[in-house]
Amino acid sequence: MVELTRKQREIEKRTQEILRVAKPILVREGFHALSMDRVAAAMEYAKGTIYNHFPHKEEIVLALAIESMALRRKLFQTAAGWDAPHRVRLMAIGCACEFYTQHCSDDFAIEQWIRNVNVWDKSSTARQDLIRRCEGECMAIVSSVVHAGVASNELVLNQALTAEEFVFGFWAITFGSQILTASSPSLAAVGILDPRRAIRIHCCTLLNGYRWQPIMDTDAYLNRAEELSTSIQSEFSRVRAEHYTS
Amino acid sequence: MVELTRKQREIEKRTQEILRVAKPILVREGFHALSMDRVAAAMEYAKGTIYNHFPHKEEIVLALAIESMALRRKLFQTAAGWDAPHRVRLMAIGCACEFYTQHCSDDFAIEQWIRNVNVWDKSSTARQDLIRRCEGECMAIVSSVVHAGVASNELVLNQALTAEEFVFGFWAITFGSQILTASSPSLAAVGILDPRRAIRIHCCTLLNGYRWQPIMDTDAYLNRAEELSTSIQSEFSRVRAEHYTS
DNA sequence: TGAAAATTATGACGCCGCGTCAATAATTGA
DNA sequence: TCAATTATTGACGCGGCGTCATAATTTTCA
Repeated sequence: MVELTRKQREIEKRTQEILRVAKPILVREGFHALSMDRVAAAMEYAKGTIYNHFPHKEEIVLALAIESMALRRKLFQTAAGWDAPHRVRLMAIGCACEFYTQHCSDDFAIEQWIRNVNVWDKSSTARQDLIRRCEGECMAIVSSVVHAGVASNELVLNQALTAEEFVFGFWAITFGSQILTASSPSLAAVGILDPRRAIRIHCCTLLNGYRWQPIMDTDAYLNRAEELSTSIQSEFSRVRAEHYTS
Repeated sequence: MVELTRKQREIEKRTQEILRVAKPILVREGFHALSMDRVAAAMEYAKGTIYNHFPHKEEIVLALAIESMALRRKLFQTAAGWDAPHRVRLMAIGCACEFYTQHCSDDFAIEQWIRNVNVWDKSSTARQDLIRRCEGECMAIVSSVVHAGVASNELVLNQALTAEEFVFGFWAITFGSQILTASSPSLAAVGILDPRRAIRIHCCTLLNGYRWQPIMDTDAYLNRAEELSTSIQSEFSRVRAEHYTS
């Protein structure tokens, strides 16, 4: 029984090794470069052994995405736990998104791969469910902040929008801007020099538009965001470091 | 010389045929299913002939994306030409995005393929430039509406944002929500039942937040959007039909 | 018009990655 | 100790990529 457990642990450990080997290949050279033969060669195992762990490379990508999304969730939790007015806690989650995209850029890139239909459809429902769960948990963290804002009367949501639909707007604008920034050919050429600043301003306007207290003018918001971003950064870095060493 | 022209036209025509054959394969079965052998077989030409037209399949995808973006641009132009207050013209462009995503879903899907790093990086700079140009033109159409709004004093942009950065916010939220709607596992499960409606409300709030006249409350905006969407639809359909028959 | 030159079409070829599976090795249990 | 179970291996068949020598067609020009 002890021996069995040891063996099982070895196998589990190797699964992790596979992911460690695969991640830089996927991120730096793309999906096409990630081949089972190459992973096997890099680990000095036979290809068949790799197939004992993952039925195809798409499943490796999903497994990596699950890890990446777990890191995102931890950052969201850290941000949501910040001691500040609820509106500022939402801003902190925005900072978490910025941190994730900038300082966990490999994970950000991996998250995008699972939006590829081929990768998604080929994968097991078990891992798909894990992804969905993680996405739901991230959403729940943000929603809880909105609910807290409503509960404390800092935000009034009329019946037009649920808290989740409210969150969806910020999700869309943040996600959309980050994808465009990462993949749109030459934003600068069409006159968008500082997309992050522009999106911060839009989020401020949107929050003010919903009258989420305290109302802030653009300059106050940008200053607060910058200050917040700086002060919360070390927390994020710690969470990130812990995530990578576990 | 006449003969030469005839031959050249035949070749050009065949390039189009290749795109016609490739499009449904790419859209319905994905990038992996699009193989040069298959295109050649479907057209009853030898593979080498296909390679005379496109150096690899990535270039076919980019060529398809150029066509798709041209359709988007035409829809934007149609919307921007709508006879209405500038704020409503911007809404009309939003309707164009919705129409494109819903009723030109193949083209919408193709546009996303070029965000794939492998596809983009492998393609010729000539086609990349065409894409960039088309994206710039779309941006210019939307910007022109914003500039018109500013010129007519319906919108006041303080120095915090340029017109392009203003547009970027709507681009991000619209694009982001459409990508999430198309690719995010089970939005409904996390409580977002009608993403389009939610995003319309957010856009309304954002426009109101910037005080773009005429200010509309949520219900008025939703009604106006619905009405606009219906009345402009036949124009969009006409543009779409023309695009496909040319 | 007819033959040489230029252009275009063909598909077999070498290479690579996928996923399989029969054979082999290692581990377990009694 | 040895049979049963489990894990590992890598050769194999398949299919797609992109090439290129060869064949077919078209153009040029005398």
